[in-house]
Amino acid sequence: MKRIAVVEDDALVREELSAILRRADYEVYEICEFKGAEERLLALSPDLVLLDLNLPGASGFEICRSLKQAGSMPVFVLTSRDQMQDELRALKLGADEYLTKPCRAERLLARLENILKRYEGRRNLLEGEGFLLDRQTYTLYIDDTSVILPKNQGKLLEVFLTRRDQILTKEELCLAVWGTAEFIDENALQVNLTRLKKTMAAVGMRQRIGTVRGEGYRLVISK
Amino acid sequence: MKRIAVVEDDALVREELSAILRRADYEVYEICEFKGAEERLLALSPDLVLLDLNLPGASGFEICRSLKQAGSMPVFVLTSRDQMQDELRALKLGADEYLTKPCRAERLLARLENILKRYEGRRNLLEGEGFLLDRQTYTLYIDDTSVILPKNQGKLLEVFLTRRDQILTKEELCLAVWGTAEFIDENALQVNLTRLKKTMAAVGMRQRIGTVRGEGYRLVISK
DNA sequence: AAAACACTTACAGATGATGAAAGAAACCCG
DNA sequence: CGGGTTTCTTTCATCATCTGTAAGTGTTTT
Repeated sequence: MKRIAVVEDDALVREELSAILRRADYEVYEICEFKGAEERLLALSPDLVLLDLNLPGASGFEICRSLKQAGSMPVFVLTSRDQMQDELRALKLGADEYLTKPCRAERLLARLENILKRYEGRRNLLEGEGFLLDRQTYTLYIDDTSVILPKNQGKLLEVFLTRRDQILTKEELCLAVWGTAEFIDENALQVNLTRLKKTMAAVGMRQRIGTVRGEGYRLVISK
Repeated sequence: MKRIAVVEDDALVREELSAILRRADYEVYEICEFKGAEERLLALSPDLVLLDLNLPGASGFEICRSLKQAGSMPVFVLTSRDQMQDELRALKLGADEYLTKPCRAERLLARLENILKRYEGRRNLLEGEGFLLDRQTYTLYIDDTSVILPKNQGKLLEVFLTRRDQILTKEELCLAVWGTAEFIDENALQVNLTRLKKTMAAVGMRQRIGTVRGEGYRLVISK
């Protein structure tokens, strides 16, 4: 059973939405205020977030933005504000759907199901700039082709993506690959880094692994 | 540059849509009549299909249905018929978006871009009931987990999916796996089938491979 | 019961990923 | 420039996994 989180501060509307969703056999979690919603949502990790933007403030957009930044959890925006600007803004932020109230239950449910369907199997995909990485199999998607990375290369790329823009020390990288920082074989790490670099270049990724002498490595945009 | 196919029989509307899309830096292909559109679209294999349903006939829906059945090419339905029923029907058939005309160019483009973004890396995914299969790497997605199938098992599952509901003879399966039907090693095929069955059961797929004695095999829904 | 067909299991060769080792290249600092 | 340190590359043996062979076990049909 799919789990949906409803973010809405108006109790009446919230109840109604929940009822509709429950009737359609979804497991519903209600989140009553925008404050701290991001953390709760990330912890809850529902299959979809139904986000109601009724206040003029930007906090709703902010939630949408940070959710889409963090991981790939579909966000369905529902609003009473019929403003083209708002719609464009939400969509640009990565919202998966934007509907204005009032809205018939059937339409809501149909669109919701559509999105859920489209997200099947996406849960473990890490998003990079111009590519996707499957956290479990280390399948790399780029420009309509896909390649399977060897486990070690996959783990390295994964850690680079989850700690973006940070400089990662050799210890941290060893930890990510072998699960322990003890008995660090710097050479083994070095070899695996080289291999990852080579495959990244081979598939035409826009990123490369930059060396920060004496400190570690980090992912940077190529040239 | 993303390639978009516009299916629309009214020359005026078609021109206008094309102009909007070209201005937004898409490569546009115009398809002027519904007859034979499926084949042309499959051959063209654009990044997205913009499908205009202006006639009351069902042919537009038919195109949508068969496109979604065949592979996963996003379909964006644009229509002047503001009927809830039509919308629900299109969405149920797998349409990725349904907008009613008139519609501002910004909205159209924003939603279009959203869908394209969401489809990145999806091009090679074959859709099964409850799972997805990557045609290139044979990564199998099911219930938020992913597994890499060995090449032979992947090829088998692929051919079962592309020729759904058909009974496949051993010759055809051999052809799919080894590229030749000569020197068919029935036993080798048998072993690979057994292995595929085992992995399918292990990952909990709802389908299984049914045997049709004396004829071949086919994919069926489990019990 | 026998023959034909379908299935399973165990094993050995091939393929590809991995880390060890050794040496080359780049960098830093006087 | 030159020694020392750090980073990088290449080659090779080992290991795991995928694959087809072979032999034997089930199952259906006549």
